[in-house]
Amino acid sequence: MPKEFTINDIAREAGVSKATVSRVLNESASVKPETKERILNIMKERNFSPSAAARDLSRQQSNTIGVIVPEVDNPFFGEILRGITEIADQNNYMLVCCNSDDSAEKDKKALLMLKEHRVRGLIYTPAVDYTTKEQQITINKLLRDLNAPIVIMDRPTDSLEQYDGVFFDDEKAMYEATKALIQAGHTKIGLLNATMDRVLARGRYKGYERAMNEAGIPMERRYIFEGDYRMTKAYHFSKKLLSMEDRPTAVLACNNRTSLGFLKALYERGERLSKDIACIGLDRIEAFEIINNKFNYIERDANQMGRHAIRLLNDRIACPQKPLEQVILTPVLKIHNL
Amino acid sequence: MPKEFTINDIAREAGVSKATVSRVLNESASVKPETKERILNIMKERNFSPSAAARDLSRQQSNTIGVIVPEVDNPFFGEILRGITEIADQNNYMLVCCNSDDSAEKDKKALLMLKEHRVRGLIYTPAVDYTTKEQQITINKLLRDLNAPIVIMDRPTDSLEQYDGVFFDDEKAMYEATKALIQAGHTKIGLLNATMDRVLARGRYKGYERAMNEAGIPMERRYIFEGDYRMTKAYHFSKKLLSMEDRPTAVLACNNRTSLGFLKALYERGERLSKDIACIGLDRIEAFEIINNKFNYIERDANQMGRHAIRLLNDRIACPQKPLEQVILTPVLKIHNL
DNA sequence: AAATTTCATGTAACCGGTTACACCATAAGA
DNA sequence: TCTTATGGTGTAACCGGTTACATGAAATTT
Repeated sequence: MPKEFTINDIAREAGVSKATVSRVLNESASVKPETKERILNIMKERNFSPSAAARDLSRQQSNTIGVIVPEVDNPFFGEILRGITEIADQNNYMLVCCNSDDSAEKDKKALLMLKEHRVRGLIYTPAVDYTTKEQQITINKLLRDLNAPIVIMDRPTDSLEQYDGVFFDDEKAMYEATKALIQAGHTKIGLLNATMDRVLARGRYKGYERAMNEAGIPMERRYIFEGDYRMTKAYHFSKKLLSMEDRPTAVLACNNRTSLGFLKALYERGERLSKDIACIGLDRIEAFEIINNKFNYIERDANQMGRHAIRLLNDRIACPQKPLEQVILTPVLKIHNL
Repeated sequence: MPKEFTINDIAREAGVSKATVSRVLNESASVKPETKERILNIMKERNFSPSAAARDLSRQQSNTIGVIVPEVDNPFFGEILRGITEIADQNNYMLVCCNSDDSAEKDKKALLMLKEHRVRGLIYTPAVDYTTKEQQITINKLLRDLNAPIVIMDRPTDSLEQYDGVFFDDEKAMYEATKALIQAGHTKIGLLNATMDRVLARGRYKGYERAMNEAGIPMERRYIFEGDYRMTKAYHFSKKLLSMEDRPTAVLACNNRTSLGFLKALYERGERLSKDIACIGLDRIEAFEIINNKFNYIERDANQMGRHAIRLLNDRIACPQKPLEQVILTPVLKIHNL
């Protein structure tokens, strides 16, 4: 790395001490206007860029914020990131993005790295929450050791009561979606969900269950799929589901990927959405929404979730003693056709 | 920030000098095995986390890599980021993500911030390249002043000859897409493009133009749209285009957002893709691809672009003197139905 | 006019690592 | 056995900022 100018260089050239230069840099104390002017000019001339490492070291604090998400390439998280960056920019935070690929191991690695950098705060979406108890303990310890404010995002964990958080009320969303289907006359309703060791899957299931129970409709185990939230498994199960003799007349897909899996299976059979079978998906699918193809979905404003996350972090940094805050966002049903 | 353990603490407890601790930390020199063991144990016990700021400061170097993209929430860039993180992880780089929102001003801000952090390298997708000459000069200066390897990604700039880069050969892609349409019998072909002050728009236009000229088909100015690469404008133009009396029988959309704009207009009219009008889009649209809805597109492997970008950066860091490298990726036509 | 406050600035310690250099003990070579 | 390499370690300077404290001059108060 070629040598950069330091405040020493600037100080020498301006004929002042480095302390004065530092003062100008931080506007931390009054400096005679003409001296300040002179120093600023030299800085500009020399293209001075203060070393963040030195600043962080002496201040014992950084302006870096860590973000750990499980899938950067999922549009849901893309929008979240967008929301986060918008606010981070305004507050001059630097964002360090880590993609955990839903691996607890990568979460761990990221947390260690972020700690070395003494991040000012962390926005954390835990990797698949079906980690073993041991992993959970390790991660909890790492979170504690981070010694910085943390906002848990999207996926509740058992260490939840210690941190601020932003979540969607998926249970309510699925409850209402199910109710909407029932009101439209459906009783045989499929559910494309993930395994029940995941908090989110449990919540979604509960919403579905509650609506079914309230309506007095018995639940068919074979209509309920517990796989994961990726496309492939949902696709294969949907194929089976669609070829059942006594198949459901409606399907609930528990995230955007499972919606796609279902749709793929449906279109492969040459069937048409809503006409041949009803469906409500969780999360919008941009393409469908835009071409107005009557895709019913539960809308979750991911951008807003991101903005809330960093807002919470900001507040916590500003006021470490403030009471814990959990923001629960309410998804909105977008129904065209059942 | 609560006090963390430092190498001094570790050294004291182990009864050695901090230099020895540092040696253990970096495996930079031989340390007596039992001493090393002892130090490592204490580190583990005390949960020691070396300060990145201190390390960076004394080494005059960081392991941070900056990434500037214009739209984190565009799936195209989401996939790129995914590719980048995959390789960055392996090399223990820390990624700092900046979203420029296609604003040269934010590019500038990000570059200044990254410079303060003395990033080890930068992967840079310039904001809208129709920046004024002045802005261009400012940005070029900032890039030079960064004093670190840079890889230009996706959008060529005029300072290109100085940096490594990864790009798609969009001209060829559009040329072949146009040719495919012509071979299928189309002569009236619409083009949804951005204004010609953008390098990418020029390249795409050129591909189209070349194919049309070679086939001896005169180009109709009113079939060609020069707007931007967002959905809204493409949608409005598409509406006009579709309602023309003598309208095109095929349309080329120059990126994923313009494809969506076109599709929206099309579906709003109750028309159907391919049946009523042919279309080839640049970039896949996940939802369409998956449900096999016969959406024709030019596939660009964004994940691979990301991987190439960081690979190039890595190589350049390892060997600053190596000749410049420009990777040109070839898009692939995915045609179902013309 | 003397005492006190305020402004502008310098001095020096400190943040937590890295590393050139020096040193001693031991092992290898002559 | 004496010299010479080598292994293991300590000392201290350095990286580039921040900041508590001190100081002298100017402005304000009494």
